[in-house]
Amino acid sequence: MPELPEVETIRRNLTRAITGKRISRLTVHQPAVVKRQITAAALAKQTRGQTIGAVKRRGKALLLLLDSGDVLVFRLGMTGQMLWSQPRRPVRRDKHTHVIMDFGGGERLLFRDSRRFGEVYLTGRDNLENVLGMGAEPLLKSFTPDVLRRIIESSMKIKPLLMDQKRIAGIGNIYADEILFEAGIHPCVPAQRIRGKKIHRLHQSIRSILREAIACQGDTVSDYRTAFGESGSYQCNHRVYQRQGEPCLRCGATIERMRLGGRSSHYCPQCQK
DNA sequence: AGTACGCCCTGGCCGC
DNA sequence: TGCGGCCAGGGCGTAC
Repeated sequence: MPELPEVETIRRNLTRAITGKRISRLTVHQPAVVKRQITAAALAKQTRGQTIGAVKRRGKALLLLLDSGDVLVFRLGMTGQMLWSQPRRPVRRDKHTHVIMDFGGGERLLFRDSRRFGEVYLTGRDNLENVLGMGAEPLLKSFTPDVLRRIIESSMKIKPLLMDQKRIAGIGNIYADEILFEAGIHPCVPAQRIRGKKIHRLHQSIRSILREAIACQGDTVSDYRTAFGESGSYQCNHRVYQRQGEPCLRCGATIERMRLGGRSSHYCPQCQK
């Protein structure tokens, strides 16, 4: 499930692959993935002939900046993939391939998403932040412990708060669990009760876990692949996620699993208070 | 304001 | 072997 580290990996791949290249044609095979009052036909028309100025990321959203000033936004949902295809290593289109961007010379970028929770749309650059509506970008310098302190002034439980994209952008279920383990905080703790040194530890954990996962090229629990079709390896570094019933690597207690806000949460009852 | 829940969707897995 | 049922959950809408 692509969270910030997975999307960042794809962003880095695509920066190499498509920056400066021209979209000769964009084809939509599954119109349902095109969202936000733009039709598939309009999307195809308004991207045709455009050059990719830069590939950016905001939270879990992948952003292709076009010379026209428009931004092509991809959200990968649970199972979305962006796959780079070239004549030497072609990627075949299948029934889950919803959008194909052709760059000429047999180079193409495929958007695949078996569960179709993902989406694509086009928006003006000036309006981008409004449309995305996302909170703090956790790896930027501007994300300081003091910024985090203000964000967590809430009666919400810390885990759903960490996953709230309007507050902090890019953290999903897996990394929320791993971050809270690293920080020694129970997922159900009211956020506002985290104070002082614990805020610094949480801040540090958010950044170190996300950076570690980027260094692993992301987490391939199931469908995620890099743009070059490779698996990530962060799943080998899980300390709590999907380790229920196994011993805590820090204290040996048994890792537990609970439902929280409709999502599964994994934690060490001993280390996380 | 926060929380719970259903919905969208499909593949994988389990039990029978 | 096959099939129903359940699970995974990002993000959104709705109800409380």
